[in-house]
Amino acid sequence: MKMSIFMRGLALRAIPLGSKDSRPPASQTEAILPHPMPRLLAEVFVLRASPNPLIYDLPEELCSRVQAGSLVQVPLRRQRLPGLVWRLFSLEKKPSFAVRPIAEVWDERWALPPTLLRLLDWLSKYYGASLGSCVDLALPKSLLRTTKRVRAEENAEKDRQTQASSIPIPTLSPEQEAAVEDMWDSYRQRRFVAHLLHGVTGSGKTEVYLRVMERVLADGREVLYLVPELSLTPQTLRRIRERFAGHHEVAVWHSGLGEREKREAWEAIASGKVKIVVGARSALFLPQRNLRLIIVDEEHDNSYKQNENPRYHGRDVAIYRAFLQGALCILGSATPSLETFFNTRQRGFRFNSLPRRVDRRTLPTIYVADMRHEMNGRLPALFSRQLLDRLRDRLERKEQSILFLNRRGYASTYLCTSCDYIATCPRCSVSLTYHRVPEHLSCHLCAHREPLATRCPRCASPDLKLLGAGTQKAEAVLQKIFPQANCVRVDSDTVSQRKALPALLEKFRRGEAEILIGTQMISKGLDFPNVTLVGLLQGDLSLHVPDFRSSERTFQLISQVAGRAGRGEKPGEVILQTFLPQSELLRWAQRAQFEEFAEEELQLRQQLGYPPYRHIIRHLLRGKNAEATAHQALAWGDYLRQRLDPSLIELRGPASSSIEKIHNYYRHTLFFFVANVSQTLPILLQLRKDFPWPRSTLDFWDVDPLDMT
DNA sequence: TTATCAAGGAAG
DNA sequence: TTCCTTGATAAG
Repeated sequence: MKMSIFMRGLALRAIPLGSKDSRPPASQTEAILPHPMPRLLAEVFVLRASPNPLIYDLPEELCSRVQAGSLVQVPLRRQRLPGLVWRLFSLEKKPSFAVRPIAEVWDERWALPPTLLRLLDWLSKYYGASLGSCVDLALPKSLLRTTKRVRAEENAEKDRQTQASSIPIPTLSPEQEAAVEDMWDSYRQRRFVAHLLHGVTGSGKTEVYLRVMERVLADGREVLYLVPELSLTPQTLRRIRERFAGHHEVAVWHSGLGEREKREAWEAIASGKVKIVVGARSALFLPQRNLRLIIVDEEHDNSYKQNENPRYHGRDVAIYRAFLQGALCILGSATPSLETFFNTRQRGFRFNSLPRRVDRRTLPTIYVADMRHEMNGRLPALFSRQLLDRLRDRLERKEQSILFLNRRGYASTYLCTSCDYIATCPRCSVSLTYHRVPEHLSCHLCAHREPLATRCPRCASPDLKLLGAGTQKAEAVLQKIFPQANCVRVDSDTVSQRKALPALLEKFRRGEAEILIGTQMISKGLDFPNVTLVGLLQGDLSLHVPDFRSSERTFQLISQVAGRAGRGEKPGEVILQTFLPQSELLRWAQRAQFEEFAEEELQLRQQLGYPPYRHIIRHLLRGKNAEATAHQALAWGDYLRQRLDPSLIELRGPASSSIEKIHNYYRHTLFFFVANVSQTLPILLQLRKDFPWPRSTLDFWDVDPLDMT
């Protein structure tokens, strides 16, 4: 690290990031400077190998070809490995260790653009991740392979073949028109501006993006269009390819691409040949130099958060990248995150609203079904009368229905009625889920599976019962009631293989099934015109999760799932089944009153000092030994309390995590509530360094966590 | 990335 | 006690 050189007491002159070396020619140097000659050195990240930069000598003959961002080959031990030059600097004295020279320029065609380097620098600081792990994000593995390029022209060919849209370019509603113009005004200021595009489901947000894209492309600049997950890229891609066919090539970027596809896309983007990128969050680190528009579609979606180091949030990184590029950033959603909504109130983000669906289509009518009185014999029913009546009606009218239940498997709990024993995972502190076909109990957190016991393992009673219905049971019950109906079930059990999801959805689209039943997976982005009924079997399920965001998530889920109904000519209906029919939250969702909901929820967050009013930094400790881990967590907490300024950093915890054990690791969490992350995280990281830490306790930091378990 | 090292647990 | 596994650290 830089600091280690300072500590060794060596004089050092930094050359700013991205600037080309300006060492004078050798003859001049000798004339002016006293001996010893200053050496030009480079901080180099060896890809996927060094969390911190290593120092290499920059040989005279490479000077003109190497700058910050250059891709080089460096010797490491007995190997030669690819690396990225982070910065150049000169040093009067010899360092205390042997410095080896950069071997050669690995690929002279590209260097990472300066704004991308600055983005990585910020990422590392904000999320407390090593710079090396951030640098790796920008240089995908596939680049390292030296296979020859075979068919770089293939994508271009695909674009040429795509016919210009025949579906014609739609006329804009006045609201869409206003949004486009407002965004264009921002763009023309040629500096960073963020817009929240809040448009109800089916209101034509995509058309707004496309219009702004058109203009930005006509201005000769580049566009990045982000979607929350891989499965949503094909439809977006199709739409964009249709619109820009014959004019612009489009590159796709996500983790599902093959090695060669990645390399070709990366090179096409680095060279500036491709001006439109559609991708998942990893596309944020592509070397687009002329990037002036970033679109974050479904900006509220939690999939934007990366669940491994560096644990960044794609939406927030998009905003920062747009800031660095002086670009326009459009955040679009029917159910914006409270963070983004807050930013329209407090941080000058602009707010554009599309309150109506296009083509005079109406939002679906949402009916609340009170499940407290719906019984099936003596058991609570899974389907209300209302829902069954309407399902029957849709089957008769040959219209389609979507049923949503955010829980996979057949039953979530297997319990003994004699002694209250509940089947739990031996490795995790969660109950096992019962699955049929093949019959077994399985843990949804680890790979554990076990056969079903016929007698209680604790008291040997045969009175065992299944509770809590999942999608498998819903499907089974439905088949019993409507034997003539064709059902497609979509959850992670039925789509474990790569291509299973598109295949199942295609089957439904073709009308080969009348009912689609699924988990979270079907809440996103689906557009089936013949769907006129949506049923949320347990509309309040997510409300019971002990998390301060559970209201927000429930509102989002209900609105998004409901939005799948009535997207065609025929209006849609939604049956929202709940045990909490009087809840105000459901009423807002019922009336699509996002702003009313958001205002109320923000007030609550403010009172409690929760995000977006403060940031949360989460520190999770885990270890295989329960006592040792708990002890470490407590000692660490005590140590912190003696040293932290509570007005700057409010510490809550340590405490056992809400799921105490996962995969045989016992887990403890500390939460830090802070006003400013970049001011406080370094303090915490330094304290962590100073505190003795046994090898047996692992830990990680999560800034702005979404997952609190 | 590979080479090396130390800690902690298991086997004897 | 030794052996082995696991994870951390360093390399320039």
